[in-house]
Amino acid sequence: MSQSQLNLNQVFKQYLQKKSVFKNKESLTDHYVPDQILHREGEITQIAETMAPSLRGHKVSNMFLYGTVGTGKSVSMKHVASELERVSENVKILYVNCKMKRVSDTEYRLLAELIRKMGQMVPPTGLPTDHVYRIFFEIIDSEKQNIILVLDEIDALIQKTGDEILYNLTRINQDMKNAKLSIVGISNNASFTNDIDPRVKSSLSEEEIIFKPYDATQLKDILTKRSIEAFNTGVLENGVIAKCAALAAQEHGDARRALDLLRMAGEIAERSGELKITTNYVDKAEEKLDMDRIEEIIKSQPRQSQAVMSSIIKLHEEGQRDIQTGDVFTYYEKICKSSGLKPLTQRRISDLVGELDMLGVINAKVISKGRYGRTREINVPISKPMLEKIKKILQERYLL
DNA sequence: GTCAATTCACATGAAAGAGACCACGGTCTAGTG
DNA sequence: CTAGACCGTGGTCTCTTTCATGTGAATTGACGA
Repeated sequence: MSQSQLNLNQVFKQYLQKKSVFKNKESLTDHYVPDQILHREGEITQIAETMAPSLRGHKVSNMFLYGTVGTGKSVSMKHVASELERVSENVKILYVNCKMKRVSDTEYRLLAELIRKMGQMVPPTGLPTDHVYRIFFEIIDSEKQNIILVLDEIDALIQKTGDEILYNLTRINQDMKNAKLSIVGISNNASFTNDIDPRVKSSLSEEEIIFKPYDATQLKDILTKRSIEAFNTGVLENGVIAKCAALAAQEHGDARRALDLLRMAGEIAERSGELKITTNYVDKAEEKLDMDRIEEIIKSQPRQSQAVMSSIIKLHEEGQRDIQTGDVFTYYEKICKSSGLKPLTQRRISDLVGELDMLGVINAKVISKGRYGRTREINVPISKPMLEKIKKILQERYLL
């Protein structure tokens, strides 16, 4: 005990003595809102112009922001929102991320979350939805105010719960006497509007703003600016930023990815006691980010899904190419038997395999083999060391 | 050799059930004055 | 008389099951050249 205590003390002491490459790591995380947002001037003015009428108490047009991940939609929106709230006191902005599991991914929970943001409480479950709806309505309409509701990742919400919520929310203005409500939807893909009611769609996208992916040069600018805040001077070797930018530009110009790479490169360098970040560390960072992501996914999967994963890995290890759903199911049943898990039906396994594919842990393509039926062809695009790590996790859970 | 019909092995959808949570209102119980 | 314990009802939410329908090309088998 005292031995390890001693060691820990040493570790902490060394850590404090060591010079850090970071000055302020915060500014490389994605919830950080920089005071100046580069290469989004056009979009920001457009948002601001759309929202400006609220200053005179007019209703703001509903708005839709499109763009792939990491193109600055949320930051831009938050930026304008906070400025607006600063200038005017009867404009209130409610920002909700609809993808947050168990917080706001259903109609009830979204409303509950909104009510919470308005400073009141509502039980997490138990009440009829329309009751919650009325509470929300009454809170909002109790004052003369202009509410702007920002629904981030709105596509996730619609996909899960249908478009009824949006319909209700867009209609709410008709019944309100004092307040006005406008909706800003933020979505990663433009195509999801296809499956919402055309009436809702037209009223919701009175104004549409499209965010294009950043190109490598723009990413470079962004990284440069943030790195000045984030790192101590002189720790970045030439070409590090360019490399992060280039890698992220390959992945549809995702600024978040670029920042993650840079931050992780810094962390790895620091942990190995370096005071200089080289491009070498960027490669390592990329690898580490991938590993972490997959590991996190596997760990957070429910047991059944883990069992399916085990089955796939086992078949993959036995050298089977083009694993089929049926194979997975057969082996899965064996795993269930040996681990005392209650086996699910094939129908369900089919869905679980699909989910694992969606998460990017495996590749499962639906193909038709003619006379020999239609199935998913499953591949495991995972590196050897990662595979070992996953196996270990699954073994700990008695699934291999 | 050609062409439509057949057939396989699941995929994909819809609906409904099970079970965990939870709020609310009513009833019962025990403690208090 | 009242605060708190204890139901029963009704609601949401997630994970599954059940039942039904869909699907795309290899294979088959009839047909004609």
